Amino acid sequence: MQDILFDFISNYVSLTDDEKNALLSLDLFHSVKKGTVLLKEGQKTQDSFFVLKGCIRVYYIIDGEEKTTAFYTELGALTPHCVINKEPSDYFISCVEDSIILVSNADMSIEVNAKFPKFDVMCRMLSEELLAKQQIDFDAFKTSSPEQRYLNLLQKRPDLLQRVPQHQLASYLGIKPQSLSRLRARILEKKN
Amino acid sequence: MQDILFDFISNYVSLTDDEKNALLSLDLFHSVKKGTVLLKEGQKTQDSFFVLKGCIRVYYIIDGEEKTTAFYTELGALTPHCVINKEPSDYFISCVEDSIILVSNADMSIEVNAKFPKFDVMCRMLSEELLAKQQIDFDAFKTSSPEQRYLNLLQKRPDLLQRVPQHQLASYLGIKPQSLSRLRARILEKKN
DNA sequence: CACATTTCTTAACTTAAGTGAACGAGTTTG
DNA sequence: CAAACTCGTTCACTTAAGTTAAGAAATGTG
Repeated sequence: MQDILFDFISNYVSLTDDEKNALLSLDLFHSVKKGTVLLKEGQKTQDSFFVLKGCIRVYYIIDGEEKTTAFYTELGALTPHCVINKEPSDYFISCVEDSIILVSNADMSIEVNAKFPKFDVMCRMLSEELLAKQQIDFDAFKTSSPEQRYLNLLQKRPDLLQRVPQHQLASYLGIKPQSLSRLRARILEKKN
Repeated sequence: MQDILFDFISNYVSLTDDEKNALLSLDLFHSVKKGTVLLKEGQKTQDSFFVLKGCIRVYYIIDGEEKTTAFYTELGALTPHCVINKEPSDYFISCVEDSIILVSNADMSIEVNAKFPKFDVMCRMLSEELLAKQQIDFDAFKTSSPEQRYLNLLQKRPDLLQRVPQHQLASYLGIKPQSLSRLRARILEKKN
C-alpha cells in the first residue's frame, strides 16, 4: 500500500528515505468500511483525503434528494471545500466501497511542508494539475448532452459503471435515474 | 493598475518593496484589443493570464460551432491546460473587451519562484483556492437546471449579462441561444 | 448613408428529459 | 420466513430544450 503512495509521489518529486520515513511515521492510512460517512453537511474538517484503494463519493442533499457530484477512486485526491474556506461543508462525503484512504490533516501538512519544502512544491504541482484537469471535465460537461456524457464516462471511467449504483451515476451525469435507464435502453437499440 | 495587482497578492503573501520591484521589472502588463485571440486551438503556449481589467473568454469550436465555457474578468487567473500538460490546446482564448492583462511565462515563473519562494506559496494557495471554487461551481452546474443556472448567474455575476453577447452566455449555461431567449421570456412572464 | 453582418427574438415542430406511478428482483431486517 | 426497503426498469404524460426558419434590431463598414 505504501508503494502505491510513493509511486504516485515520484511522479512529482523524488523523496529520500528520510522523507519517506517521516511520512510513514504520521500514521496516515485508514481502512474505511463501505457506507461510512467521512464528512457531513454542516460539519467542518481539516482533513484531506487520498484514495489508495476503493471509492468515495461527494453528494449534496437538495430538497431531500441526494445529488452525487463526484467519485474519487484509486489515486484520487480530495480536499473538501470547507478546508479551504473554513465554512461548514455544503456536502457529504461517504465510502462507496470498503476503502483504504490516506487522511491528511491541514495542520499536520503545514508542519511537514515547513520541514520538507519538497511537499509544498508537490502540492502546488498537484493542485495545478487537478485544476487544469477539472477545467477540461467541466468544459466537456457543459458542451455535451446527457447521452454524450454517458458515452464519455463509458470511455473514461468504465469501472464506475460497475462499482456504483445507477441512481448515483445519474445525478453525476446531471439527470434523473429514470432518464439514465431510458437513455441506456435507447443506446442499446441504436446498436442493433 | 499595479496597485490592483499588489492588493490582490496581499491576500496571500506580503511582499517587500524589493519583491514588488522585481515583479514590476518583468514587464508583465499588456493592453489587448477586443477580439484579439490570445491562444488558438492546436497551439502550444507557456503563458498564463491574469485579468486586471476587461474580460477574456475560453471557447471550443465543435462541429463548426463556438462553445464558450469560461469568462475571466477582473482578478481572474487562467492557466491554459496546454501549459500544464504540454499538449496542443483544445480551445481558443480571446478578448471580449479591450483589456489589460498580466501575462506570465512559465519559464519566467520558475526563475521568480526560485528567487522568491513566497511566490511558490502564493501560487499553491491560489490554485488550491481556485480548485475548490471551481469544484463548487461544477457541482452547482450539475445539480441545477438551465433556468436555475441562469438565475444563479444573475446573482453571482450580473455584470456578465451586460458585457457579453447572449449567444456566448448560452453555451456557458450549456444551452442554445434560442433556448436562452425563451427561458428569459419565461422568467419575465412568471414575474408578472 | 446604405449595405452587410451580427445579434437577438419569435414561432412551429421534434426530441429528450422530468414527473408520478407501478412492478419485479434483490437485499435487509425484525 | 415474511414484511420492508432499495434498486432498476418501464409507461404515460408533462415540460423544456434542440432544430429550422424567418425576421427585427443593433452594429460595423465601405
